[in-house]
Amino acid sequence: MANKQHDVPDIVVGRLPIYLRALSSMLAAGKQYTSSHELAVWLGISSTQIRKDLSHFGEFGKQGTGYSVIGLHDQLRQILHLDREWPLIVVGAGNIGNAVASYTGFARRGFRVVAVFDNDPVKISSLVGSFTVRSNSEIPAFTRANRVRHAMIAVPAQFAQEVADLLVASGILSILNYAPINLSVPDPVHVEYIDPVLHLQKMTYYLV
Amino acid sequence: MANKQHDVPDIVVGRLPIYLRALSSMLAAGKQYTSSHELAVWLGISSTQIRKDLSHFGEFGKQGTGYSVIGLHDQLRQILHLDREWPLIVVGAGNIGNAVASYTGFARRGFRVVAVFDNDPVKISSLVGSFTVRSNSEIPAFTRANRVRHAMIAVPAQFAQEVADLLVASGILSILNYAPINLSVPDPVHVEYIDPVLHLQKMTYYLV
DNA sequence: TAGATTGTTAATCGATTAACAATC
DNA sequence: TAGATTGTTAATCGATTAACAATC
Repeated sequence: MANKQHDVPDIVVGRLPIYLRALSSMLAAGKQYTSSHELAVWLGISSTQIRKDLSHFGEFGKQGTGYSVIGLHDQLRQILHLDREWPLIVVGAGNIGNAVASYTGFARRGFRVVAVFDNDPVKISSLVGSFTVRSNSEIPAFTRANRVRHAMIAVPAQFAQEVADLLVASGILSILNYAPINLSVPDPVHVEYIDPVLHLQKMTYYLV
Repeated sequence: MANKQHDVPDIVVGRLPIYLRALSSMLAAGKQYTSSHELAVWLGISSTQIRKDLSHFGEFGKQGTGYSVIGLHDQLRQILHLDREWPLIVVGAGNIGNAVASYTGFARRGFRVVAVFDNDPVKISSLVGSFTVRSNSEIPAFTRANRVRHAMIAVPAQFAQEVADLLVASGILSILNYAPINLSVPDPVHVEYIDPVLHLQKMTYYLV
């Protein structure tokens, strides 16, 4: 395998999970082999791009035959470090926090929600999904004790930065932020954003 | 204003809502003027990119002074057609459907959820947020009667494509898809995707 | 073998950035 | 005025694609 840390474009890394998702579907459908062309049609991109992307990490196919679905699937899981289950915490026990804490889509894709936190005394000790809501003040001890690296922020925008600071101080390295605001975090920490309104607004540009 | 439909790169259109969001924050903070540099620092991108992006649509700033926050804010709202309120329907009354139907973040950003649909007889007629769940079969008549152009899909992956087909047939032009699967839709219809797991998986690549 | 498909090189395409004249 | 900042051009950078030798 070509070396991983050396300079794979971020945009390429971002497509690997999409490939993995497609391969999982194929796997579930009982498909044994696929090709860059078939994947490309499935995803609506070019087959050259898929082959180029994969070439950053090694050679996974066979000329004339294509790729073993399970083989490529498992290689991508390894490359993305998804050959294990990562614990994940949720901060914020409102609507969004409730939804993500109850979301069954994490299982078998590498993640498991292990705790839900909130600062509101009314919510602390209440039940969200199958979790008893804990106080934010427990975050540092909890994440260290459980070696948690991933967190989702689902608090109102005005509290998101302070929560992010607390998460960073607690050793969290990956933050998925649902609050509609840009976060500033130190270098080793990664942040990704989910704001459905941005998507709706973008599409609205093309309407009439 | 330079013409809009002519060939503005999609990637530029996608950044306009981000600029709008930052300007809204500044507006809320009582700021009257800003500059491409200040916005750039705020968003972690380059000031040249902001000026270049805006130049596709016209000239909104003043040399030496920068931009009127409210002025640029309102221009972007017009460009994105957000100077009105767009009705929005939710298909799927599970966890995600519940969360988006109850999400207060749509108001004042251009959208309002007007109905929630589901196919499950157990859910139909139940209450989700302030909405009585309707049957999917009502979608075509409802969207036409209410001139709805936007929909969110929050059903399990295996039903997402058939729901998309129904939405397209009902005149929906913008689909925000929460199901972890690629949809195929005809040309005038736009689809955007939200899959939190893709973001988590991407960040996990950079972990150890 | 013949057909299919890979991995990779080189060319193309498009997006970002540096630099600066114009001007508030 | 002097300082600041715009809008835009040209250069650079990076990503995508076309083409093809290698080979299963």
